[in-house]
Amino acid sequence: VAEMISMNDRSQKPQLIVISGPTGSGKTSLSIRLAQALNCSILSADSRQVFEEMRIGSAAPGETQLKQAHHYFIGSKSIHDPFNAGIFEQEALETLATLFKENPIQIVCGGTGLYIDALLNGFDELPESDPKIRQELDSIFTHSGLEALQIELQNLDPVYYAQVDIHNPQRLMRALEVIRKTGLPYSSLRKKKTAERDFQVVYLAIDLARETLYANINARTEKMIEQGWLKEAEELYPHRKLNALQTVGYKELFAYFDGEISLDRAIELIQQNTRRYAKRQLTWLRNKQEIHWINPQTEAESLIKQFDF
RNA sequence: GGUGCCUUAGCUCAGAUGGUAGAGCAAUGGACUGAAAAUCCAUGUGUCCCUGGUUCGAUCCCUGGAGGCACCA
Repeated sequence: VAEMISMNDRSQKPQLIVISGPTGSGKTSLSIRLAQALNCSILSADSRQVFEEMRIGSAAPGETQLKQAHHYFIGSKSIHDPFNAGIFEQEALETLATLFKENPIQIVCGGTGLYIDALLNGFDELPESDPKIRQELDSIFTHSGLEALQIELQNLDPVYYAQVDIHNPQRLMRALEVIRKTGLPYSSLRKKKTAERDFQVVYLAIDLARETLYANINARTEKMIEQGWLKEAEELYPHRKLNALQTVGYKELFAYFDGEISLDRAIELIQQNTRRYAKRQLTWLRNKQEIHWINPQTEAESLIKQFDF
């Protein structure tokens, strides 16, 4: 892997090193050590660590770690700000362009696969989500059910209807949202074209034994509670409806605050749901052929030594 | 020590007049283009505790044993 990075070095294009992997695999510390060795910044691709109010519960890098390397997109938004993969794509591209002027090698680190995809390959030219239309569709869903969405989509875009998972309300609603906004079938706008980027990519993901990963997750959950997660969650309780708080951990703690479950049970559920989340991340990453899986004990170390000067 | 009940999937348990078995949860696999820590889909072979017997055939009946629980001493 280190060879790939130095080989790419001869070309004119700047390089982006992507460090991904499931939650609890050690992305943060690896990216910091690599950033120190390369004297570059770290751009986070994490849909929850961006929010300043959710630092403990999203296991964002701590103050010490933030001092060790310059981070972007960590705690840089409020849970009340609009934020999604499209906004991330735009802002991340702008940030990177600036950073590359200082150093032609930079790091992206994060576990939100969709955000990384958006940054590396770009999205098609589709309209952003529209709160008003989404609200309309949401109310159709709650009042008339999934079937109503299916019928509408089948009428307006039979091509996409044949492709989508018609049991997934979010997919149906997004398609209908685009159709309502543009007046065109969603399928006609989905080109799935890969955008041209003026940087090269080395896509790495951390490969850990499942057993080790799960043990990390369980231990980290306990640690987060010790760090004051309950207090953080309590303050966010009034905003529990916000999208940012549809997040593993907070949901369970809110149920505990409501008296639905005990704290011990909440912690158990957080650990379980975090493990499931990690599993989903692995499914996402496994199908990316361009990924180089690295062993944190051996390859990662040699990678860092290579650039440590 | 005696009597009774129990022993089936990782866990809790169901079940078949004897024709080798099934639910919930857990777990695993998968999908993914502006909600993505979200959302959705799929997947159940396990010495039916061990041993010997009856039987064409036993996890189910009978013998003996082991472990658990309860009660009596």
